[in-house]
Amino acid sequence: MKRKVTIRDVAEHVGVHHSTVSRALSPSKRDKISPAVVKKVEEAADELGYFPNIVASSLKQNRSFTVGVLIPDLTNPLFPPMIRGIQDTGEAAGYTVITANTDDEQDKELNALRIMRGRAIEGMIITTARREDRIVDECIANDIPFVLVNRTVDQDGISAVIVDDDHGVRSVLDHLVGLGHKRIAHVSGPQHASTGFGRAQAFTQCMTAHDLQGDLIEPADKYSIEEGRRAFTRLFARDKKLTAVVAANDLLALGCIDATKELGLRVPENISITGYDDIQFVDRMSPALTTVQVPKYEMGALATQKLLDMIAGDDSSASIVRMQPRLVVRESTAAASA
Amino acid sequence: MKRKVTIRDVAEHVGVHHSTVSRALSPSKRDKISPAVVKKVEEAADELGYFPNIVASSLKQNRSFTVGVLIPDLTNPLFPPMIRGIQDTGEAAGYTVITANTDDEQDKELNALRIMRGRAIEGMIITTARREDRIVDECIANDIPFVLVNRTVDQDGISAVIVDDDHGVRSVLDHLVGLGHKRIAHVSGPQHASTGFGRAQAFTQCMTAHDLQGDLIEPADKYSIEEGRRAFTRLFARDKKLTAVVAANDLLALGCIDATKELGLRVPENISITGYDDIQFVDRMSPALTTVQVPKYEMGALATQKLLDMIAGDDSSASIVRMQPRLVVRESTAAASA
DNA sequence: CTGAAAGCGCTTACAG
DNA sequence: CTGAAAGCGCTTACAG
Repeated sequence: MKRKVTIRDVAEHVGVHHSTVSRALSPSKRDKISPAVVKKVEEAADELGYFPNIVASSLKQNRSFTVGVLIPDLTNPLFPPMIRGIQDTGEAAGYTVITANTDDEQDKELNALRIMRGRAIEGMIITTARREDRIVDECIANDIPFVLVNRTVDQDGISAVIVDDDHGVRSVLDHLVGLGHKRIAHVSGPQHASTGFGRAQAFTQCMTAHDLQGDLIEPADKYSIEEGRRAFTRLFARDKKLTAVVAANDLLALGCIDATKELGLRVPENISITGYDDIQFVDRMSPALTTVQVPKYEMGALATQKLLDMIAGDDSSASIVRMQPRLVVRESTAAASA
Repeated sequence: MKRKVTIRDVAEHVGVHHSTVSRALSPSKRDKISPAVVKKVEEAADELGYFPNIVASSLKQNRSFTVGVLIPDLTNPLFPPMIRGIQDTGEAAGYTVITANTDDEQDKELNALRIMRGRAIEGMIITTARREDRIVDECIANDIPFVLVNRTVDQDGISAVIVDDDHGVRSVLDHLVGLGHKRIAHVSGPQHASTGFGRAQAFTQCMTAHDLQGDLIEPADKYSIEEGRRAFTRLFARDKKLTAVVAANDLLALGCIDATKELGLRVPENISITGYDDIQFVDRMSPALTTVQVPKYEMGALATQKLLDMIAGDDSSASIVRMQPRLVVRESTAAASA
């Protein structure tokens, strides 16, 4: 590689000290330098193709301008928009984001955190939290600022941006009950995740509020299409008369739909199915999925802003932001069959 | 945050010079230090909770164990699997990958490259190449190793992992012609991208080989659903008798399908439509898309392996790998209507 | 095998 | 407003 242009090259070119160049190029220190010099420095920097060595700057300032992100799997469509929100917000503030796929395995999570600490990340965005989470504990123990997204932990005093699942599940159930459904089941997500746990709780409560039986719940171990397929199959074996299924997320709902096809059922004619998240393209499927739309990009963006504020010391208070999701009615739900 | 333990703290604790600690902790230099000292240093490092400051190490060595990746947009479903292939391969070799979304804008590409160079990336994976590409030029000018993925440039002597579009387009046209289609149009992708250009060329050639008119081509400026919709609308205004459309990628094909619905046409009864890439969930749409399946994960993984070899100096030869795509016939194509 | 020194490219407290 | 100096935490060529 060619030798890089440094601040000293620029200084020499302009005929000032390199510290002057540093100040002229720093937005916050620029006002201490005469406009004429600033101009000359900027021109020289442009001409020479100078750009700062962030590694050197990091070392000196003891800041890395890097944040780490933990996600289960990038190819799960829930995450790309979230990551985009995180990246856009981070980059706008001069931060670089490093993301790691953990496949929901603890070993991978721990390993990723180690690597990130070696890179002196200034904070973490965590989308992989279990209700009791070792990564969260490690961050606390090591004074690493972090914000949880989508999934939160049971303990208090942490910051998170999550979805108001009571609201989301209630809107689904109001819709279904309004359509005349009574025998409604739930395919729940992993109970170690706050989403799986919270939605199942909300399901039971809302069913009870509607004076319906809220215990027809079949658990899925993972948020995946395959697990959804299996859960529906078990559900149908338990109760052939159910007319609607509330799945804990879209992937699970897609699996349920697959299972209905195998069983010769039609959606929504014989059975209504709902999802949660509104991931990309579920609006184009056959049938288009009725689901709860979650503001993925915004959650990522908001969490990152919070994290940056924490890092800057502008905000030390823990806060839980609960985003309001919105029911989107499409083709997978219809009036209950007789 | 707590003050970090440095190499000097460890040195003091053991009673040696800090350079000795550095050597004792470096796998490649360890053999120059007496085993007894190595042991004492390791114990002290453990006891004090020392882990190396990679930022300082990077600055000194001018190596970062980081590679940069340029993609247009993470929320375009073509990219998550590719990125996963890149990350998995990079991480297995101890590298961290930084990705930037450029939205296909030159300014953002240049800016991202700057930031990455500031972070001393050791190489680049580029999925955003135009046929003449400034980023590629900059990488060459600055001796930054790079590998292109999916899209390549016109010039020789670079390394890339791309798709064999002659093969892909031919398999689509053979399928369509076998179904009795004669009036076949092409919605082409951006001509500044090798994919858009190459697929359009292949289209014309294959049509000619089938003794058919290969000039019914309507260009799309971007790979997006909306552009596909517009292109199809223009196409149909030009020729109401066409019976099949080969879109340059899946997003464009989805736009075409949207347009057919607006125009009161049915797919595949009135018109057949094909995509390219086989992005997630096009198999579940209505109609399920007939498309060309591209090995996205493998392309990312292969390109990264090549890049790592180049960085290690094990492989300085430029090479173009052309992956063989595979036609997947689903519901959006059928026999030509009379 | 180990130490002492120099330096990677920046930033910033201290002078003037 | 600008300069000169010190130093962030490492690595490594040079001595011994």
